[in-house]
Amino acid sequence: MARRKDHTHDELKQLALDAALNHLNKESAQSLSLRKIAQAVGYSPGTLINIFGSYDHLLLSINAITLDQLANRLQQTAGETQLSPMEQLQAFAHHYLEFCQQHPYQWQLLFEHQLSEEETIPQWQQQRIDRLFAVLEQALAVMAPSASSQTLHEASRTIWASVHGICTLSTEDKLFTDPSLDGQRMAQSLISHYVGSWLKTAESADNTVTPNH
Amino acid sequence: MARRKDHTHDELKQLALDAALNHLNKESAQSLSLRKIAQAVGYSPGTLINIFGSYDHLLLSINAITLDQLANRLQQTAGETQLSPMEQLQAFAHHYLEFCQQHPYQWQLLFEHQLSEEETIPQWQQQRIDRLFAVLEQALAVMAPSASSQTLHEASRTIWASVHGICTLSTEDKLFTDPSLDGQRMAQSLISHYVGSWLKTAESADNTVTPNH
DNA sequence: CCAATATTTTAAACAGCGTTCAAAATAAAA
DNA sequence: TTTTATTTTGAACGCTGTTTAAAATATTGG
Repeated sequence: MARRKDHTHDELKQLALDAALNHLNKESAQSLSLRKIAQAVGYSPGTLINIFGSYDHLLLSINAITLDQLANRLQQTAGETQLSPMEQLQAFAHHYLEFCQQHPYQWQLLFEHQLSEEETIPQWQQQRIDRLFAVLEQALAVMAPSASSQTLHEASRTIWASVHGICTLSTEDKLFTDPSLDGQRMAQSLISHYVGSWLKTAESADNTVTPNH
Repeated sequence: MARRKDHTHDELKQLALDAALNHLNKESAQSLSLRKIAQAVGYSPGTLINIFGSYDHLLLSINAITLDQLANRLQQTAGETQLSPMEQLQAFAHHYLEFCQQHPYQWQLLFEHQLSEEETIPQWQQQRIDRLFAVLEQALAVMAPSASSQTLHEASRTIWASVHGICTLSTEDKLFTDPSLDGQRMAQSLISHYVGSWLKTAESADNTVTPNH
């Protein structure tokens, strides 16, 4: 048996990813399986493995799409020139949180998925991640022109890790069963306070020494 | 076959949890399985299911232990009265990050594990979580005596979610492949800046309106 | 145009998973 | 001692990702 003319490999790849994303719009990644995707697109599991290499690589392709969707959202707000750098940071956090609330299962997969057996992260994936942080660092750089690149690097990661944590806990309903807590408000509070205070030290030669209270 | 006198149910429960924790000291939760635990303790998988109810409940018991270990660490630093409230918060973050770095797989399980089929979180687990946040809120309350409980509630969650995010990304090696980034430094920076700035507004009647930059 | 070759697809098998269940073995009760 | 109750487990079930050999179609060579 072979060479059903139905679809090219690229078409089939897209079909499989669409089917998987469609599933993740409704249910968690734990209930997703290679066999379900295969049945959804009308091909055998083995065919999908031939194309993607493994189920893990299929999930990795989904994460690539997710990263692109995130990057598109953020780069879109980066283009809104009427926003101040601080408003840009707030907008970044807002859209990031919005995305993870709109696509919780897809977003969770991006961080739950552990690539097996010390397989290192693909460079194309790392490029997408770097692209995300670049827009952040640029907004910070505008606010603190004299800050060192190392300082900007660290601050952008700290901010993003914090926003990410708010997304994590508000999405997973872990720790937060309290409905009165608003992730968006928390993120706004976090950024305005942290960045506001950070700015006062960032323009110095070295901001790694934080005020002692 | 029945009633091997070898161990009581409680003993066997402890044996299984010890075996699981032992595994998590070396490998991730994904490579852990009910059958492996069963083989490690010399009983059948069915016996463990009889005792714990399901594999999911076994994992939940592990998470309970983890929460207790975390609470013990934090409550230990809460007792060090020579520390200022700010130093206490820093110490909390420090020990939390230290724990997640020392026991990454055990810590990851605590948040990766999704309890199945809308099964709600056990109340004894929620109590442990509340206990964790209580010490945080108290430190904040000392710093901002006139802050409302709602304000303290929100701030403690915001701080913790942020520290948690730093732990997540630094543990998973996701987003951060850069070894120059120090999670501890990031956490200290986050807390000193955020709390420092938050204090200036917390004593007002309402701190939800954040400074606009 | 047909035969030989290469390529692609898949059914079947494999090893693993959590879970169920009836049978077996022991403890407790009559 | 016989009966009853309890506890343990091997075997089976349905699921998972993956491998592989055979089958079916393209492509190529003569």
